[in-house]
Amino acid sequence: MKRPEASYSPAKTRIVDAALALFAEHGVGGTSLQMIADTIGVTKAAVYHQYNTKDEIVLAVAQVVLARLESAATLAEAERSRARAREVLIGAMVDLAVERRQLASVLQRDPVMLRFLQEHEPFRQVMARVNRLLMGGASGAPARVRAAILAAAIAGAVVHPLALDLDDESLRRELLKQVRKLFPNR
Amino acid sequence: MKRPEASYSPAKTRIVDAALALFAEHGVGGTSLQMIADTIGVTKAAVYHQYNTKDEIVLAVAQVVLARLESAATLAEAERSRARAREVLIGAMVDLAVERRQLASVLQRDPVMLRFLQEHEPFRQVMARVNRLLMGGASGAPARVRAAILAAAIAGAVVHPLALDLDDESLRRELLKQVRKLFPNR
DNA sequence: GTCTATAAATCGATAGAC
DNA sequence: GTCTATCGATTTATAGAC
Repeated sequence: MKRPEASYSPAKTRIVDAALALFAEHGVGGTSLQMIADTIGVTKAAVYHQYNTKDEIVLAVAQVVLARLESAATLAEAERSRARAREVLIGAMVDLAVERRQLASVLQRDPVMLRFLQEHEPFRQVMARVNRLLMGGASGAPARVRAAILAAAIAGAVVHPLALDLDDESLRRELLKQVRKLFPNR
Repeated sequence: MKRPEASYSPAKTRIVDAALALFAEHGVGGTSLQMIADTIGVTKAAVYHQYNTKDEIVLAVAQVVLARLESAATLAEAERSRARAREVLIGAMVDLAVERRQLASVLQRDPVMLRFLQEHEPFRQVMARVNRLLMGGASGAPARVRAAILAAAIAGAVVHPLALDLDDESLRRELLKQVRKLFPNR
C-alpha cells in the first residue's frame, strides 16, 4: 500500500468521502463525477483539479478503505500464534465493517471495485496477507472456503436488510460470536 | 413473482444472458445497452425492440434470478418442521449459488440490483419469504444476524478469489458443511 | 481552489425502412 | 427482428479566467 504520506487536503477528503457514500448507494459504475461534484457543492472542474480521472478517485477511495485493513493485518501478524493472529484480524474486520457499514460494502461487493483490487498490485498484496491470516496456515479447500465465508459474511451481513435496524453494538457482538462458530477447535 | 408465462423468445433470452454476464463483470450501473448489443452482435435498436428501457432488462434479469429462489422457497415451505424447511432452503441456495456463481453474485451484491429488489414489491415478497425461512421462527438479533450471515456467505463466498479455482463439487460440499456450523442444535 | 464554457464521446431512447 | 440514422441529455475531460 501507499506510504503514510497519504495526507489529503480538505478538498480531496471531501471528494473521497462523497465518492464513498455515492459508490455505496449507486455502485462505482453508476456514480458520475457530476454526482460527486453536486454532493459537495462544487463544479466538475473543481473535482478534476484534485483528481485527473475518475479512476484516480476510485483509487483514492480504495486506499482509504484498505489502509485500515492493512494496519489490522500488521497488528495481527505481530501475534505469536496463527490462531491468535486470525482472532485479532477477524475482530478488527468486524469492528471496521460494523463501524462504517457502507465502507466494507463498497470494498468487497462492488464489481468495479473488486476488479480494481485485483488489477492493482499493492491491493492484491494486502488482500493476500488478509487471506493468509484468515486461512491460518492451512491451504486446502476447507480453509479456503472458510476464509471466503468469513470475508463474505462480515462484509455482506452488515449491510443486509435484516441487519439494517440493529444497533452497532448488538450487531458487532452477534456477528463476532457467530462467525467464531465456523472454527472447529473450541 | 411473475407467472410461469415468463417464456422468453430466443432474442430475449440472448439479451438476458448477455446482460447477466456483463452485470456480473461491470455492475448494473456500469453496463450500457451498447455493451449488451455488442456482446450478442446486434445494434442497440434491436435490443430496444425487445425491451423498451434498460430497467426492463434489469427486471428480466432479476426475474430469472429470483424465479429459482422462489421455487426453492416454495419447496422449503412444504416441509413439516421449521428446521427441515431451513435445511432445504439452504441446500437449494448453495446449489444455486455454486452452479451459477455470477448469478448469485449479481443478485445479492450489486448496489443497483439491490435497490431494484427493494423497490419492486414482488421481489420484496420473495426475499421476505426467504428471510423468514432462514430465521426459522425466531425474530431476535441472533436469528437476524444468522440469516444475514447465511445469505451473505453463500452469495459472497462462491465468487471470492479464494473459491475461484475450486471445482463446483468441492465448493458445494464445503460451503454446505461449514454453513451448517452456524446453527447451535447439532 | 473554484469558476464558466466547451469539446468529444457515449448514454438511453425513438423513427422509419427493410 | 434487425438495420441506419438521429435526438437530446449526460459523460469524461480540458482550457482559461478569477
